[in-house]
Amino acid sequence: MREVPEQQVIATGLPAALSVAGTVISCDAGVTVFHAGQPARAVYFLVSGSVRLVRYGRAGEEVSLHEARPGEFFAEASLDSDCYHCDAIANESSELLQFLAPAMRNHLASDVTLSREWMALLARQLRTARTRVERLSLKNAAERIRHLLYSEGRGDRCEVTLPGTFKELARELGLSHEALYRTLATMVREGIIEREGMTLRFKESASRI
Amino acid sequence: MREVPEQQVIATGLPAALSVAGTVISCDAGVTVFHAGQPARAVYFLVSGSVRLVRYGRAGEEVSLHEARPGEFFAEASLDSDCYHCDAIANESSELLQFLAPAMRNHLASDVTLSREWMALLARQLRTARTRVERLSLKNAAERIRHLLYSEGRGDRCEVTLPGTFKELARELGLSHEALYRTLATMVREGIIEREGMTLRFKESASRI
DNA sequence: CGTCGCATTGATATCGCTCAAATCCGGTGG
DNA sequence: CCACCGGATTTGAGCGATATCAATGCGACG
Repeated sequence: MREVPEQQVIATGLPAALSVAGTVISCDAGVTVFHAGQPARAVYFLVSGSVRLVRYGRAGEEVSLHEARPGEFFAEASLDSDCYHCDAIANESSELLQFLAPAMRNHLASDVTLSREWMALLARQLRTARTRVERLSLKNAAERIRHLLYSEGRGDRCEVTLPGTFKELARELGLSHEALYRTLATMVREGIIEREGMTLRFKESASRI
Repeated sequence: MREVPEQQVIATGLPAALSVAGTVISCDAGVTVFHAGQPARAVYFLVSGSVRLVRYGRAGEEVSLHEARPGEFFAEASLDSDCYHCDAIANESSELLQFLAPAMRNHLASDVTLSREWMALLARQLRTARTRVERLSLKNAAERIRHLLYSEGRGDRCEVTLPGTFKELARELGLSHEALYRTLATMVREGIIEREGMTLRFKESASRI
């Protein structure tokens, strides 16, 4: 994890007011950006790569809380929290912008546009998280996949192209990867969905919820 | 759902700046405050009673997204959204404060203190939702109950007193109520937890995570 | 007192997890 | 160019946990 303070980066999705306030950080796959329990010093913006936020179950297994994608902030909720509540680990070689919490709070207090954007961002993340709660509350695998397509899909056939692997999707859906593969295969066999590589869609125009 | 515009209410947990800006609404058990798909006209603050936010599965069954408790806002995420994304239904006779979205946006733009409180509130809700995601990602019922105690419990024995019924808790945990009762009974029998009416706690001082 | 919904426990079926093994694919080194 | 390696993908078999259906008790409420 090496810091490159003077570099100038235009990052898509970054509020204009923040374009010069961040510290660029590059980190390799597997590097931990921060640990749960550490004082929450900064908020991060993912420029490129991918970072996962995880906690650990009693058996030591990872539980995925969130997968940050380029153009997203993460650890935003830590702005008014004493310490981080999860680990942040780079899935691949990634570039981050780091915004120290005190500076960020100042910006938010003085810039109305930024604070509006920030509230919108938090609200969006909140909706996303609640959608995921809803999905995980469904009892069976096929329903979770349907729900994924309905809530994330584009167009009337609810097309989704996976950003990662099927194993990652399985974790996101709270399933073992075997269960996911099997359920997908069954749904394709039954003519419910189509699959082309990493793209999924309904076979028929979506019969609503 | 009857509106009582002139009433003056001191509501605990409500930011001071909003204490005079809301419309008091009283509604009986079962009344729908808003429907999914309706234009998002307002944000609500629950003064007393309880309101659940739900969507509906394919079989028409309710899927609980959130249970608002007194002192909480709900539909906060709808401030920058065109329409509501779920139904809000009163579980019991409840009192709400309604804040129309345009007025709310004005307040947020002009009052830095309020906007800071609002961001903190969104961040808190976000953390809560992510904790719930984490909980639902656990594979078995006992782990989910442990997780609930660890993340919501008070004191070194992680004591939790349920705000609602065990059936509601079961929905919150993504379990059937039968599975919840059985798992609780087993955990009590095995000396892992204690149960006194609606209060749960670990038998031993919490062995961390 | 009757009814309704929660609480509780039993029986059974099913779904998804676990272990296992084979294949595929991209990358790496010779 | 090819052999090899690791991780993703895919399918099989068996088991265990949870859902589902069912029945009963119990307390609140009209």
